[in-house]
Amino acid sequence: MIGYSPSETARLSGFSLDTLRYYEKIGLLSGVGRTSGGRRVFTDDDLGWLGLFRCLRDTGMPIAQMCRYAELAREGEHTARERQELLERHAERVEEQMALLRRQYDHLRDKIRYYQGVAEGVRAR
Amino acid sequence: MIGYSPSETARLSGFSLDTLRYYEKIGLLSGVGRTSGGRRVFTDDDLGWLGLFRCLRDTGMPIAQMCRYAELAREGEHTARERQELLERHAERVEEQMALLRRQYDHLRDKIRYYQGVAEGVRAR
DNA sequence: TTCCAACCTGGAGCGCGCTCCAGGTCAAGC
DNA sequence: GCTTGACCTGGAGCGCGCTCCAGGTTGGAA
Repeated sequence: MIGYSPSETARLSGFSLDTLRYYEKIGLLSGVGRTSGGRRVFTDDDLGWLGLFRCLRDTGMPIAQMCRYAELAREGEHTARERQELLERHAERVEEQMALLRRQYDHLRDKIRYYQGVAEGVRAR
Repeated sequence: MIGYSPSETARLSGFSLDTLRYYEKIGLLSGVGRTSGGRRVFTDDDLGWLGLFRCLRDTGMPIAQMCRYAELAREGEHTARERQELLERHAERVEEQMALLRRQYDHLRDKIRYYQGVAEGVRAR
């Protein structure tokens, strides 16, 4: 189990140093190790969590809900069911989000096709 | 060409009254009509614009860019090309956004499947 | 005529998710 | 030992996109 410096972790996770500190401050990331001098040392496990947070953030989960998830995980195995449900509800919202995005993307493409039509009309005349 | 009251417009567009006023204030929506008493009267054209704004917002376009688009449209036909390019660049970003969302959704589904495995006896984080 | 709900304006406030800053500490290389 | 850059903490600030508020006006129904 190797340790990663803050800047390495930032690079590997794609989160900024400030965001890493922020996530720890609000209790999203907990139990981050320190050197004798007080500097953070992140583990592969921490990187695993950060990967999950990246996934959840990219799919639009609010931070408060990620905190809830992390808290449940800390409580132990008996919360597995609840965590699963939380993720499933989120996945459903993501499905809706994807459907909306696709619909609006199609509208956007229609609009662009309209501009292409205008361009051809001008050329025809 | 009928006119719509603010509350009707809010209902039809899905934007709140405050948001309609805000969009006018920042110059996104311009030339909104008034009654003699100073109340807003929205037209079908305004609703068309609001529909476009809804599409652009839902696909993540920043308001500043929508303002830019609206401004170009006000300048006349000779900006059509630039408007088209603006929309095309946006559409490309939306494609990336959709691809990312799909990728992260798949990760999320993996994670959920993992929990389903736990229910069958495997150990989870 | 009176009522009251819908509307007006200008401007302050908010929730989110960071991001930046001041003022200090730590540790690797010269 | 000294320099330098990465890191520390607590807390303030920011950008976005609204949202709310105070205090006043309008206009259709009873």
